[in-house]
Amino acid sequence: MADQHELRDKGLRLTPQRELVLAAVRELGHATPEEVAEKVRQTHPGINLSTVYRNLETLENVGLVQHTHLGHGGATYHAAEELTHLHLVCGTCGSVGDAPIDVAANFVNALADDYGFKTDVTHFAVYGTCSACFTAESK
Amino acid sequence: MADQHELRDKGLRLTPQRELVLAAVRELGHATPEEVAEKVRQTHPGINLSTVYRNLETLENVGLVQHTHLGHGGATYHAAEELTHLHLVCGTCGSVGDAPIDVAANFVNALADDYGFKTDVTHFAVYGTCSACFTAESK
DNA sequence: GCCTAATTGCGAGTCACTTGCAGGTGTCAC
DNA sequence: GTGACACCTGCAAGTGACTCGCAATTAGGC
Ligand SMILES: [Mn+2]
Ligand SMILES: [Mn+2]
Ligand SMILES: [Zn+2]
Ligand SMILES: [Zn+2]
Repeated sequence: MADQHELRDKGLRLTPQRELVLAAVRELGHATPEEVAEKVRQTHPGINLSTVYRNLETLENVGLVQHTHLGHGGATYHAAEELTHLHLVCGTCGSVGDAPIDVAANFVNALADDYGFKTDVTHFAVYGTCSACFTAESK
Repeated sequence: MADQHELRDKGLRLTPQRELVLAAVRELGHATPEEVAEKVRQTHPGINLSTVYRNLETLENVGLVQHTHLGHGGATYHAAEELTHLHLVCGTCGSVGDAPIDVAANFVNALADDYGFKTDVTHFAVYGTCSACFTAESK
């Protein structure tokens, strides 16, 4: 019969650190490795930052988490389940808004049809100017 | 009468380093700060990397250059004039393809209409899987 | 239980910038 | 022209965000 635990099912060893990293990503929604470490330290104070980085990578390799780029650097991690929205990042005020992936459906199809390119619209944020900043600047 | 030089027109001092950085960005099309520095050193060997970074920032502030993110980190710079295409980055093989901005027109309009968000499709690359890698992986 | 390979913690290292500062240089006012 | 001064540059040191090597620890199969 199957392994009874999602990590073991993926062929990974079940360590407290690994479970806690995965749990933290799920609770936080979006988080930098630093934020994940901070969260994990609430219950496991000794965890090392490099362990967090390594586990995020491992969990990403088996498809349990993914990373996204919301800003000009770094990455944020989220559970693989919630690939539900794309991010609208405002370059002026830095705000991050959400939009359903459907708004990109035409775009994604066009790239598939014209270039055979299979687009993941969630990996990079969508960059631009939010409505608030746009109305402000055109005053 | 007007200043006769684009840098002075923007209110910037005209230094050899600054001119060379701008010229390098224009010649290179897309380039990392490191690549810009390398190019500039061909005619001005002594230029310091921090001078390149500072000038790229200055030139971006006055709108003569812009930066884009093609990969998971770092930025590449290009002349502001050539906002002509978007980049299709393959997460599997790392290749960077081009596509005209028009393919995103519907997407951009949808975001504008539904969210008042003014999208710059060129700031972040479009991430996904290129046709070569996609056919390979589904073999 | 025991063995082995995977994993962790720790310290050091790297990479890509960023900053402080002292000396140099465009610009503008005379 | 010449001088004053703010702006720039080069250099060296400093950061932030990872990344790596290694010895000690531990999970999981037997
Ligand atoms: Mn950017
Ligand atoms: Mn990425
Ligand atoms: Zn905004
Ligand atoms: Zn590819």
